[in-house]
Amino acid sequence: MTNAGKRVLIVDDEAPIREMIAVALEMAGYECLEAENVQDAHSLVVDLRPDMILLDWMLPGVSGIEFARRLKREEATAELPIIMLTAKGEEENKVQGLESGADDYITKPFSPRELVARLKAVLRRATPPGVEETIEVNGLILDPVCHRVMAHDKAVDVGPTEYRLLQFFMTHQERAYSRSQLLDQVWGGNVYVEERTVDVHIRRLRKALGQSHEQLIQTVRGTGYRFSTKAS
Amino acid sequence: MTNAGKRVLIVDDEAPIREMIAVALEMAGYECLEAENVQDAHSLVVDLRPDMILLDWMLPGVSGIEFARRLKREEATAELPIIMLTAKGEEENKVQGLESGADDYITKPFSPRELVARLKAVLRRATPPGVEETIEVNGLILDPVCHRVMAHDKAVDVGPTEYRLLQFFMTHQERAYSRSQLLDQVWGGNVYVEERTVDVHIRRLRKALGQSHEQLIQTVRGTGYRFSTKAS
DNA sequence: GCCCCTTGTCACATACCTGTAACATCCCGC
DNA sequence: GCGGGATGTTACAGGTATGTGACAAGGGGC
Repeated sequence: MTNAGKRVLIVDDEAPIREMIAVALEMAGYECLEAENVQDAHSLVVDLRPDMILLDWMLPGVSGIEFARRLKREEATAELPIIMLTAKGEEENKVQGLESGADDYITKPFSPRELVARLKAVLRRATPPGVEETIEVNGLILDPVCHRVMAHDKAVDVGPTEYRLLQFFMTHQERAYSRSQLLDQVWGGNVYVEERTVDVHIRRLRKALGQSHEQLIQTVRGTGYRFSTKAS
Repeated sequence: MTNAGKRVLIVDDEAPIREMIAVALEMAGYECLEAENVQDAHSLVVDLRPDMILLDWMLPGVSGIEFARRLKREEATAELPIIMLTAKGEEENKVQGLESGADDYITKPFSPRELVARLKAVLRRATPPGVEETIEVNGLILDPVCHRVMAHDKAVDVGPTEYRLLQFFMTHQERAYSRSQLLDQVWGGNVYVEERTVDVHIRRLRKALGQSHEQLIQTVRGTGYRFSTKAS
């Protein structure tokens, strides 16, 4: 896979733990960066542009969760995958952690194998080919850099979920996806919502796209949905 | 979906809990088996081949985790998905649980909805996607990935049943099938419908294919139908 | 604390699919 | 050509899948 050679930033205030993780990841072919606080971490993110972050929940000064929120808020780093590290007994915060924008979370102590497995999974999900490319279909433009959608040069106002949904569709055109697959791909595997929720977001997306483009999102009855330029 | 009708084995020593889970799963369309200890569970696994197991961590005698390890060691059951049930406060065992081969774990108490959602997710991951090659015959293309039929580059609009019927025919060309064989293969063995219903769907499929391709589906008088490129 | 936006879910409306029956047509042996 | 069984064709009633609008909860900005 293309996973090898990816840069992973490890943020934890305890040096031995960082070290242990770094060793495990390097054995798995990753390149590691380390930071013991949020300030250093931020510099490294800006300067060295890691491909993902392992972020300890408990950090001196600014907490991990706050840092995660900050990263998700900023354009340039919003797409950076984050795995939260939480100590035993903090699991009640799981939901909060995931909602702060983390793509996964893992509880200490964890096995190196589990860590690597999750990291792979998150990287796989987070790396659609050409994330930075703007995609254009029939006058509908999705610009990941500006995080914005245009239909015939007019800005389209879509919510965050609809944006991700559209991005997924535009990077995976023509293929039919079930509601469950969409939940996996767009919502992330760790979230449990009703399948019908997909319908609602499809509806919101179609509405936002307007008459000119809503037919790009086709219903595949009995199966799910498809993004296609060809008429159904 | 194809999730319905899957058999789930519930292993827990407390009858009320088993019952509660069973009710929740049955409402979601699953078939439930129950066992209160590892011995019974093992027999059921061997005899009735469930599609997945909900396994309590704490069991009298052989513990759940040992049972999981055993199942994963044996050839015949290694692929069987397992979800571990753990009581709150046992969370430190999560890693151990996952390493023993469980595909997910869930902490009691849990909501029925979460249970069903996780179960679905695990089953989904465990179900290998079928062959997804597109088949082309005389300009008629069936593309399972896009879930779509094209005749000379024009999309053909077919309902779900006609789609399955066509897919069956295209993967089993040149051979004649009786109505009851088609009902078995396309509708699934356990349905009770009139044989003449096949005729109606054949008719719908032919109509959808249009003049250019309807002759691919040939009537074998006194027997049934056949998909063939050769004129009859 | 208050307000706005987003989100997931529900309830209801609608569109579509399905199986069946009824009738039409075809095919074959006689 | 006739009769009868087999198949083609159409219509329709009921069920299921999807579309749609509304709502309440929750988070973040102020």
